[in-house]
Amino acid sequence: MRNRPIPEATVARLPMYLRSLLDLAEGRGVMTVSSEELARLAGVNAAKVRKDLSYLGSYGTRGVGYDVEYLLYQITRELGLTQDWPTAMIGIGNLGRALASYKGFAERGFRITALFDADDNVIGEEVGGIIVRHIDELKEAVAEEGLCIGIISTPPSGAQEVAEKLVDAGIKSILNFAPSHVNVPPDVNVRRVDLSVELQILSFYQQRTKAIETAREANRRLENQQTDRR
Amino acid sequence: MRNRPIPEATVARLPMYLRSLLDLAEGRGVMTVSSEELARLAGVNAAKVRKDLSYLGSYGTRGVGYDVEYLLYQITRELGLTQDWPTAMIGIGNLGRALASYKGFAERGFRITALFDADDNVIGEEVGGIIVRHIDELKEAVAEEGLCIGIISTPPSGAQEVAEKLVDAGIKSILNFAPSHVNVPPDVNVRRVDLSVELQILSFYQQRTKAIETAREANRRLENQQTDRR
DNA sequence: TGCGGTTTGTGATTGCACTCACAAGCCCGT
DNA sequence: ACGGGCTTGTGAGTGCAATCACAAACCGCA
Repeated sequence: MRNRPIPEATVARLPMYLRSLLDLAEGRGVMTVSSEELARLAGVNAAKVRKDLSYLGSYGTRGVGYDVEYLLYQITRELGLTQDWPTAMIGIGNLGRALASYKGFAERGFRITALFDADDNVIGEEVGGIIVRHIDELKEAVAEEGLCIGIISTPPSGAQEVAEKLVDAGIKSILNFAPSHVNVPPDVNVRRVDLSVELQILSFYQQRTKAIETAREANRRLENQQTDRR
Repeated sequence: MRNRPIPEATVARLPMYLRSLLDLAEGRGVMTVSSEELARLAGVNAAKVRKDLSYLGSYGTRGVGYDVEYLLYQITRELGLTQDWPTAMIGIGNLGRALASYKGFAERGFRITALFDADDNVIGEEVGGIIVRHIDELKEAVAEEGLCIGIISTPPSGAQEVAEKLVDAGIKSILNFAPSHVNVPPDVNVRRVDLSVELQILSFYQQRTKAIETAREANRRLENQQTDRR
């Protein structure tokens, strides 16, 4: 099991286990955790937890559980979070500003160390302690400062162009907050976070349950009518 | 096909098609679109597009493609976006403020119509044209104003409590931006957006490709040594 | 040392989603 | 009216992920 490639689905869950483990570690005294409890905390089922963790290696002890600290370290290492990945953000509008000063990133070890924009009115401004530079300085900055990850927080119309500039600068990992699809070479990894897509999905299910309720109600009324007639 | 339940994976892609179609519709003159082109725009493959759309019904014309306007309407309707879903946001901190004034929501038909917080310093403040109220007024507001969706943008420690209050107030759809898992009854739909989880996943793959490169380089050096010896 | 209770690690099974490949069906030009 | 060229819609096949279920292994205690 240990040497097989880790399934994508598992990788996507590792951060959740990591968070749950951090919570446990903070509450002092918790030395070990069972797959059952970790599952409850992370909101998945226990078998999945065990299988996921088994891809990393046999880090548990039968009859006891997993050592919190040790597991914490292993997941951190596996996710590549033992080193830090200097991150650039491009597009310092409303959303970009909020993200740049979002504490959640820093807490989880991601330092946004460079900000870029194309708008001269924004360039030179200081956001979260960092000066915004012109996008044309991107390539040079990547080379000099070892930037590894790019965050796109421009409006959708500019996303593709920015993505190309990031690729050109040598960046292989991109997080795209703009609600549009960007095309990149196959060796570049893009992940998209679309804030309103999630709302739209909620809307779908909300509508469906409402439709079901309405149908039930109609049914009930119909049945009542029939009962009345008899 | 038409009457089968729509697979979750398909529902999750409908918003992407919707966006691509909107782009096409804006560029005037585009009347029809093939699955091939829609696939390119949305960044998926054509067979998937056709299968996805076939779940909604036979809205295409063989030899021609899909009528943009008609398809647009059908997807909008299917996603429940023909009506609007008044949305409440709880937790008006850094992130909450940015989200509350994020134009992307409004552009896609989601109006955030009520803001709540627990901090007296924030209550009464106006954010994006809306007065922040105390969380205790939530239940009443939901009943009176027909709020359907709740967005949690508190720190992780407060998320569970807020979720319970939303459930208690009768809300069935929750979007959770706090990086923590919340427990709710099975008839409530929670979706989580964790901004840093995506970065962690990128980190994993970035590390892996870096490891592979390093290994290749080591190999190359080894091979060179062997060649030298001969 | 041996036993009972507990929890992991993992083969086996099931189910879901993606992909392929092609028949069915449409349009247009002749 | 009809044939050629496209494009959809969908059964069939494939692969991945989730779940089940149980043997293996560990701890503590007598």
